Amino acid sequence: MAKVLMMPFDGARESMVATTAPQDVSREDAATFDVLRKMREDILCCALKPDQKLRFGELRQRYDTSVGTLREALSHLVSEGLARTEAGRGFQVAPISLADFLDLSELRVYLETRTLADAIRHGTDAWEADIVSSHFLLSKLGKPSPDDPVSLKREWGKRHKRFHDALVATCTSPWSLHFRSELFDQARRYHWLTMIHARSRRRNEHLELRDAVLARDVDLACGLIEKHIRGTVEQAASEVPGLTLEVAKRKRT
Amino acid sequence: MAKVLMMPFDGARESMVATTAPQDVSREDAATFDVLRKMREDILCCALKPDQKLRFGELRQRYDTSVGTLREALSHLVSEGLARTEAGRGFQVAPISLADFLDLSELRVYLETRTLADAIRHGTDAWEADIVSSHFLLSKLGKPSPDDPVSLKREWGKRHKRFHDALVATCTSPWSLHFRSELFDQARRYHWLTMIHARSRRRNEHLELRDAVLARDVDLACGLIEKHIRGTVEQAASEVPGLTLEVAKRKRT
DNA sequence: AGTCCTGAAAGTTTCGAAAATTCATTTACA
DNA sequence: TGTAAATGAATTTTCGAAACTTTCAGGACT
Repeated sequence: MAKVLMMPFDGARESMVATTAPQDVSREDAATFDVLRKMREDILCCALKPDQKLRFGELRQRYDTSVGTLREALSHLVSEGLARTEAGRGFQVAPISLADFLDLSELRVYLETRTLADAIRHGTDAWEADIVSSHFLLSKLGKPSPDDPVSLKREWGKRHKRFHDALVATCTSPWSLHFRSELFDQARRYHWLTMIHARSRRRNEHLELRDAVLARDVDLACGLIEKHIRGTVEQAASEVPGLTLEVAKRKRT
Repeated sequence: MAKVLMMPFDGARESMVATTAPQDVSREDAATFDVLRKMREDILCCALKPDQKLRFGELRQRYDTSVGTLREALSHLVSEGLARTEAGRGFQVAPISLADFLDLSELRVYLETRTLADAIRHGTDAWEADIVSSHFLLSKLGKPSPDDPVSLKREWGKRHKRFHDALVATCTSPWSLHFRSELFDQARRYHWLTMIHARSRRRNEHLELRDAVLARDVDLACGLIEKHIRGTVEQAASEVPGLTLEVAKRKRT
């Protein structure tokens, strides 16, 4: 609570980066939230693979916590759509498929453009500064290729999310922001697969996007982000092996 | 499990009504899910009032279950936006405000029209039959006035949701359906308040909506549902006492 | 060979008590 | 009289063990 006040220097330095807008509805409890965050990150980065069975024994070891706490985190993940559960037979990581990626991307196009347009209209100096700052941090890394170490990919993922969050931070619609954020996370799973497999490079769309937003050009910015989203889908569809035939994988009826 | 098989008559009669399309992403465990469902219903019907503190002691008694199970259900509700939590100080029912209702309704307009248009394009005979059936059940009750008993209001709420679910059941976008469903539930809290307080009657919009949908008239149906949503907002804003000044209620900052 | 039981093993779900934290009230001090 | 520290009650959070369910393997029967 008083942590920031007691450590003015570190606090100030961090707040420059961490002034992320309070976009999400939920704010959780210390230990449980910690586990939840780690698990979410692990699912997003496919450290816990799609369809993988999530046994309490293993998870308990991995996250060093009790079943109750795990269950709570799992429950959260289920309603975020990152995990599934069936009565009596435990939890598993939510499956992925090209159809799913297409579906969520279509909705993302709407939510990203909607929130971005609104954010631009309500932009402030602090908002611009945060965009500049987070873009700087993102560009400093450069999109990782398949050979780069996992830690780098993870860091890039974080900064990527941070940049996109900064863009829409001044949007005035909490619900739009909430759903946008959930879908963005969903998309991160597919982005991760792309980073793992795809070798083709796309031109730096983030720079164009940043400049369009800073110029307060709503139409241009929305057009760019739409292309950006659709581009990632196409790249994933063509370069991630297995993602196209995902339908054949089904066991159900 | 075998309950339906053992009671053929009641089972059959109920299944006519309960053939709700499997629209939601989550499917939960028996006992926990039961508690979750009850709590959700209680929040939606303001039996648990907005901002109300949710103490484990009381809840434990009310739902006859353990803290662990409660915690899991609460956690679910938090990510659905029906409850809040802060580290170390427990849970409370999510607040309501006119601003929130306006915000979520705007997004609802988009999601309802989007899903409805798609559902109409992919409509089947079974879908039409389900619409006819659920509309029949809804119209049989007639919108309750403030004096009607709570049980009637609850039943109407269920049938109302069931009718609207039936309309979009054949929509092909799982994500759109998922978010639509969440927002619909959110709106139910405000509908409940309207039922409690509002005395004005609106003409039967559900009938028009049903016929437009059955006639596969996308534009008309979408227009009607848009008016329907905006109508409920206006009615709530003007007839639910306290909803307009909700902003002044804040304690923060 | 294939199906149906049976029992053991693995895994999940539920529970209530112990530990930790917050909240409210009183007491001490300026 | 007002502020700060201290105490104790109330509440939340975490945990692991008991109860229950599903899964799997082996054997009996068709």
